[in-house]
Amino acid sequence: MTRIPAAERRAALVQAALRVVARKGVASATTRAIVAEAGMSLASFHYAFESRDELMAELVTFVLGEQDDALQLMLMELPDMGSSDDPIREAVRSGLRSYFEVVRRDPEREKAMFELTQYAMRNSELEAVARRQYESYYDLAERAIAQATQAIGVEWDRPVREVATLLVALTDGLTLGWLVNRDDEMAETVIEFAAESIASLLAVRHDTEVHA
Amino acid sequence: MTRIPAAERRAALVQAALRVVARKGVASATTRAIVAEAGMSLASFHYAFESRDELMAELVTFVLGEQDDALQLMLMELPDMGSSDDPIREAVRSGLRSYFEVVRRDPEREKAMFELTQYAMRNSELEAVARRQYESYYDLAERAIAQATQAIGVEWDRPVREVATLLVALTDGLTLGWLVNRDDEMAETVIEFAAESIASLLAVRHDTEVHA
DNA sequence: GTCTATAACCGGATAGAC
DNA sequence: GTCTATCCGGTTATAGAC
Repeated sequence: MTRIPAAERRAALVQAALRVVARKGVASATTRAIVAEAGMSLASFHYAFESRDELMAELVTFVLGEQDDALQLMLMELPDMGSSDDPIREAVRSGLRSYFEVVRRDPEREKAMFELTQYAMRNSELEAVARRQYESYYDLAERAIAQATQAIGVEWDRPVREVATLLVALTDGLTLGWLVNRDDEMAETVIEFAAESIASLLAVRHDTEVHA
Repeated sequence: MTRIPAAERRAALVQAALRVVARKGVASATTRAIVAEAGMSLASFHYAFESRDELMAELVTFVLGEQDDALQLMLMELPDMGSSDDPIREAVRSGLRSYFEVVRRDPEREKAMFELTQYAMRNSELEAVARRQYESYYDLAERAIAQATQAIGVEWDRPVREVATLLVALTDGLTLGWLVNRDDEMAETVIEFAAESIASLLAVRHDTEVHA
């Protein structure tokens, strides 16, 4: 119909693809389903993308960027922990609860993230994308932790990157378990446990010198 | 060719299916690929199974049983922790290391487990199978924990089932992360952290009364 | 550039000979 | 019971009209 710039068309297709993947899974996200969702013809797809795999690769890249944005928002909304007597534990708990709220609000989308990882792991050309996906998770976690630590004024026992990988492992376990069982109480237990365990990685030495 | 009892044929197909799924992923485990792996004709498949989904459901049941057997073996081989000064931590660490060795030895198979869960979660008729899969994980973890606790003679702070769900969440995170990154050191960090954190859930009261 | 039509292929499932 | 041959729907990708 109307003439649309290629980049715009690609973006529209990627977003349509994400909706389809979330709703029906990677296996059902056929080119036909995607163009139907985007309101385009099949030929437009192959005009914008070389192949389905090319779109899938771009899809993964896209969702990573989106997740990054979501984290920025979350970090800004975190309440002030200054008053608590175990501020890091509070901060981790609060951060995980915010994360979990996102999962609860859109479980299909979170399912899609796991599926995309596994799809990438089965495709040698996309394997690097899976790794990049996790690097991005670790970066995200690292930034969140660094910010919380800095705001509160404490130090870690070990490299922040290490704490970040632990946090990612915990959120993966939390998310996967909840997606299967949909048990909110169980999730809260995991969050509580994670907060406690991560907080215990703090070095003892606080540097809470209020003035000098 | 030769006449084979239906049950035997089903079993052969299930095992062939597992090999194909591990090697090429759920999406590539077509009926044709499976019968080729089993050395059968396509029609034999539909003689033994109503549909592909019926086989997938049985496949999940099968791998769960196998995992159960593997755990039994693992529990018997665990070294004696009596001498350590933090025996539960030692036990969790040792158990997780054994588990991780299994993952390392056959990563494709472990990938297959995750894929099967997600396949089941996308199919309303198989959704119960995914839930059953996780129930089986929790049961497995619960039994392992109960046995270790009993052997050592300590008590938990909270229901054993709850500790089990935490352990499963941690192993899921550990496994998924390693499958993507193949970073053994990172895995060891997670194991160490899990051992420490789980051990901290012990109630203080040991009942190490040697005689009475 | 965008469309319709179609090529070329692969999937699960079945018919019917033996 | 087990096979080969085939149906049929759905897939990616492309040709060619406009």
